[in-house]
Amino acid sequence: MIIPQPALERLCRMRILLEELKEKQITVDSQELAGLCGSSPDTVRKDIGYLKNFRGGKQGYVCSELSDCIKTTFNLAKRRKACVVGLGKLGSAILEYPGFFPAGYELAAGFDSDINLVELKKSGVPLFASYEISEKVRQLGIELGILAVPFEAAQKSFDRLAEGGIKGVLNFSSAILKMAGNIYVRNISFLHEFDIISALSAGIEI
Amino acid sequence: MIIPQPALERLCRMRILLEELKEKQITVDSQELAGLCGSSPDTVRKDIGYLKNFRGGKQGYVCSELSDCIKTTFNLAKRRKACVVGLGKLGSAILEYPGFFPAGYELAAGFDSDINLVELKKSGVPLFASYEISEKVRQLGIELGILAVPFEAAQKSFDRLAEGGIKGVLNFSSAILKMAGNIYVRNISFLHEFDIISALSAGIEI
DNA sequence: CTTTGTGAAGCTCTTCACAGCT
DNA sequence: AGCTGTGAAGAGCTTCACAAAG
Repeated sequence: MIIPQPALERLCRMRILLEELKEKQITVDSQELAGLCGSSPDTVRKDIGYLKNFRGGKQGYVCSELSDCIKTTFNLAKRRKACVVGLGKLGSAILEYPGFFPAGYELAAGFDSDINLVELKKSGVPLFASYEISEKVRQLGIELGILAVPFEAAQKSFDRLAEGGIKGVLNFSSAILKMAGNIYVRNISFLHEFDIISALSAGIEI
Repeated sequence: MIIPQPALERLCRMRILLEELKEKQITVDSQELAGLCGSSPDTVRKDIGYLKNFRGGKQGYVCSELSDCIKTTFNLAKRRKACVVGLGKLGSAILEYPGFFPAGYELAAGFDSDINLVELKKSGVPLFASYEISEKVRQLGIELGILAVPFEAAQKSFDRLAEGGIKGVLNFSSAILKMAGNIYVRNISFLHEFDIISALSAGIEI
């Protein structure tokens, strides 16, 4: 399938919002969706147009149908296994986050280089030492990796995930990891986001 | 000042990387920067071109000078006060994150609607009940807000921050908040990022 | 003679505007 | 009538290619 990445991102957002919305109402039109998603009605319609086998009606779109269509189109219906690398403050918070399972993900492992931490820490998720990453990822069939390690450790951890055959990585370190092979990477840095907001609220930008 | 937002974002990233890089080397050329930032040498040069009063030399750019120039251009030199709203797992992790101060931010307050939590929780940061948000934001001169509350509470919390005169908001809830007045908003949702990676690693996209 | 700086070309995404359904 | 669907126009960003500078 082929679709512009911005459209894909907006549709994924839309799907999450639709999950909330469908509890409250049956249908939604492009204008209301635009309001919720922070885009324009035109963009909403074009985005939805990329979804094949889906048509709106006179009342707009049926929330549950649209949500399901996005889910199947983007292969979000199947439950995927994920792991967290780095069990500091952020990694631990992610590990305990209850929202993953309902959203279709399963945290199947946590890793840290500190062996004591791994042995002592209590968690509903099995914990391992970092040198076991590639082995466990392969063994458990983990598809997604969350990197919550310091800058220096990011590349090494990434390589281990890659060696285990990971499919996608969400990187919270300030290092910027690049796609390697077929591994998709999203880089998110808190400090980076802070800086952007600071700059924008200081009067920068077109 | 006027600059395309993608360029601004890349320059902010670049600045963070330069802080690491300047410990290791004096100068850096556009090609090396491109490698680190995940963009092209052309883009790096164009981006740097937006910074006025800055020129590269034969050896490329002086790391510390470039870093400083980005800092002053985007008003990142001044220390800014921030607050966290919502002290669950994620909010707590953010509250304890030691990286903010060195990066030029000061966490000046934490808020939660659970008054017991606010009174009992131990933290180096002063904690308050949520109904005090607008008062405290104004009183303490807080410029940036981090929303780590559930979907339902997001809009209400945002309104309170806005009432206190907040300048920018980093929103970790799955609700999408829109810019209101001069308040700049960045929406980050873990689940959203997960879905995007899932979709991309499932073979979607141009 | 290498590396930057920058107008121009090219490309991608968004907005427009109207035809087509219901 | 009202809302969607979509080619066409427009805007914005990136890449190109070469002039300029050290």
